[in-house]
This record gives sequence, structure tokens and C-alpha cells, in this order.
Amino acid sequence: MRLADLSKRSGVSTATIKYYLREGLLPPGRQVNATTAEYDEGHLRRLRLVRALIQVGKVPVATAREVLGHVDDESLGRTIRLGAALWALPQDAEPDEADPAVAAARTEVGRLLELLGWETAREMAPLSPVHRSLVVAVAALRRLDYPWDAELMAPYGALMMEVARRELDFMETHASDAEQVEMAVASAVLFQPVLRALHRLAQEEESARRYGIE
Amino acid sequence: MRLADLSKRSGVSTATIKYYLREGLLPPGRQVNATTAEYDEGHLRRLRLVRALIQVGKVPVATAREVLGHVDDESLGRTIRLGAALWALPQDAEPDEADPAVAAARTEVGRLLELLGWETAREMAPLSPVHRSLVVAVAALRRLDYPWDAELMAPYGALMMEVARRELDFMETHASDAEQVEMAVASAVLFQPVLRALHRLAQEEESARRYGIE
DNA sequence: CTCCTTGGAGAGTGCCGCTCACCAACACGG
DNA sequence: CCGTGTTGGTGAGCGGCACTCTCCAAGGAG
Repeated sequence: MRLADLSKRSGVSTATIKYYLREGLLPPGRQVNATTAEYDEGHLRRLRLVRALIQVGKVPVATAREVLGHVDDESLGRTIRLGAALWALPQDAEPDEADPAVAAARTEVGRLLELLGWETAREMAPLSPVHRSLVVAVAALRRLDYPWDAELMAPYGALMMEVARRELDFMETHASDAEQVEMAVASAVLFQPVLRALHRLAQEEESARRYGIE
Repeated sequence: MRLADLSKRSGVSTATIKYYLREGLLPPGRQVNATTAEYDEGHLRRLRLVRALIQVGKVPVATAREVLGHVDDESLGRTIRLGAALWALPQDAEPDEADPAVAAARTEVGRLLELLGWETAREMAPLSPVHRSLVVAVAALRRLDYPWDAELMAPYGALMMEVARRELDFMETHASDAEQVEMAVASAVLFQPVLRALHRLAQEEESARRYGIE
């Protein structure tokens, strides 16, 4: 398969594919000679993943490169690889440590993890970027005077744990570590729009049920 | 309160506040004379909401303006107002109707709503932008060969309904329609990062529990 | 009276995800 | 073996967006 074929089968323009190659999102093809390179099904698969991350998941190109780098790092075990890939994903702003809402949010998130019994998450908390973006989001809610507290949030955490369990069950039906990590990244990113849409549909549905369509 | 005070109390630069005023995200202050305008607590509250939408929720400025327009539209009843605001929120790309994955996704989403018994959502389906972005996201998952089907997704839908019920219960503790709609919008947008973070933390936690830290 | 601040508005900035234009080296059909 | 078209590679350009800068004349504060 050459570049033009890759483009046809993926629906991505050759210019964009070249850009992804340049940015290191897509590994180079097998160079046949100075003007020809061969791509295989693996490239097509990776290209579709890249597109999904960027277009549906809105992941910045630089972040996608980093995440995919971890996915491909065969020197790591599965858990570390998964962790590294997930850690590379968030691109939220740094919390403003001077803001009292941030400090309060941090405390409350700590209590939440305790309530949920998420020991690994608690140990990793000071370093984890995921933890950090949780703090930022909670701080934003608090600034809007939403009485957010750990007890209120614990059920959501439990629900997300339920979601994660289903995903890992499903991942286990797949063969290689790389495939599993790839799948975990795809779920982390692509289930987001799905959950968001279901969430909003549920809001509308429940609102219509409670109050009718006035 | 003048512009500079509004800036100090919100932590948003005067230049940015002026920009929001120009873009219609913030209603103008009470004009005292040609060079002075007075802002009140309502402006501060709105400004915080705008910031949360844009910075944490990553909602584009143009979209935020539209959403807030619906929140403020007192000619509408609560359900319609909520629906209008939520409909204005998504900013996903249009589905490519020529793509067979999109057609398959549409069918599958229809079956999902049937399984969940979400009648209002089914009636609104052809028009709803939220429904549309669900189709886009599901199509992306299908293209990656994830065997997504309605039965697999139904539990997620049920979980999101549970989340929505909690939110509406909480909303009911608040007074005016406008406040309730504002709160619904804030949840729709700000719970997203919270859920995302909890989801990823749960993934890491469960992975560590199952496989240890190799 | 003097200096500072105000609201308003246009133009500029920086980033980002492409997209275009151009290149010499080659592939391939006839 | 020739002519046309395609290849990988690269620099520059584009359009959108969220600000941010700069300037202005009109007031306000001490």
C-alpha cells in the first residue's frame, strides 16, 4: 500500500498524512527507494486511531504523539504502559495554587478517594496529572457555589469504576499488551463523547419526564 | 463595582472582560455616564460561569453566547429552556452520511434508546444535536473495530440516567427557573471533566488491582 | 487643574491543525 | 526508452480562535 492508497482507504488527505508522518504520529513506511514507501494494515489502523483521537477526542497533536509513544514502548509492562499513556493524555491548565477554591478542592478530592477506597490513586495523587485535572474541575464547581463534597461525588466515582471494570473485561479479550493499551487509550478518549451525549440525553429525558414539555 | 473591581474579584483581566462584553457573553453594566458603568454580584456570578464554560468546559465563545442566550430567555418554560440551552452546547463535526459506519451507528443508537426506554430522546432524535454527536462518536468507535452494540452500551446509558436524576434532584433545591437552567448547563459542561478524571483514575486503579504494578 | 481611569473599538498576537506549493528522484504504461 | 505522473520531503501559508495591545476622548478623584 502506498501513501495514496492509505489516503483512499482512510479518507484522510495525503497532505494530512504527510503532516502526521512529519509530526511522528504515524511511523514511516518501509522505504522501498528514494521515492516509494510501503504501508501496511498496521499503518491504516494507527491512522484511524490518530484521527479518532484528534477529531473525536479533540486531543492536541503534540499530546497524541506523546500518548502513542507510550503505547508503542515495548520496554514497559502493561500497567506502567497504560499508566504512562493515560498520564500523557490530559491537557488541562495548571491549578492556581493561590486560589482557596483549589486548596479546598484538593482536600475534598482526597476525601473522595478515601471514601472510594482507591488506594493506588491516593498514592499517586501528588504526581498524577489526572488527579490534577480533577482538582481543577472541582475547584471550578466550587467557585460557582455548587456545594460539591466527597459524599455527593462518591456515587459518581463508583459508577466510573463500574465503567472501567467493563472496559478492562472487554480489553482482556484481546491479545497483545500493545493492543490492550491502545484499546484503553481509545476508550479513555472516545467513551468521553459517548458518555457526554448519553448524559445530556438523560438530562433532557428526565427533565421531560418530571416537568413535561411546558 | 466597576470594571477594575470586577476584574480583581474574578481574577479575569480587564481586557478579557471587555472582550466578553463585546462578544455578548456578559451583559453590559448599568451605565452611569459616558466613562463609568456599575456591575453587580450578578455580573460577577455570570463572569465566573462564563470562565468555567470556556476554560474548564472548553466551550467555544460563540457557543457560550448562544447557550447563555437561552438561559436568559424568560419567555420560555423550564423544560424548553433547558432543552434549548443543551441543544446549543455541542460543537461536534457533522457526520459524514456517505460513511457506512455512520449509518450503522445511527441504527445502533436507535436500538439503544429503545432498550433504555428513552421515549422523548427517540422522538427528538432526527433533530437533536446531542443525538447527532452520539452517532458521530459511536461511528468513530465502530471504525476502530470496537464491537459496539446497543446491549453493551445500555448499562452506560442507565448509569448516565442515574447521574442525571441526582443532578435534577439537586437542581430542585434551587429557586428560579433561570438558576435551575444555569445549574443544568454548568453540570452538563463541568461534570464532564470530573467524570473524565474519575473514569481515568478508575481505569488506572482497576488495572493496578488486576495486574499489579509490573 | 492635573493625572488617572473609564468604556469602547480596531488591529495585532500566538497557537494550532492542517493545506499548499514546489522539489528532485523515481515508477510505469505504452 | 520516453513522457507523464507520483513519491517522500520540506518550507511557507492559511483560517480560526481566544485573547491582548493600543489608542482614544470623556470623565472622575484628589
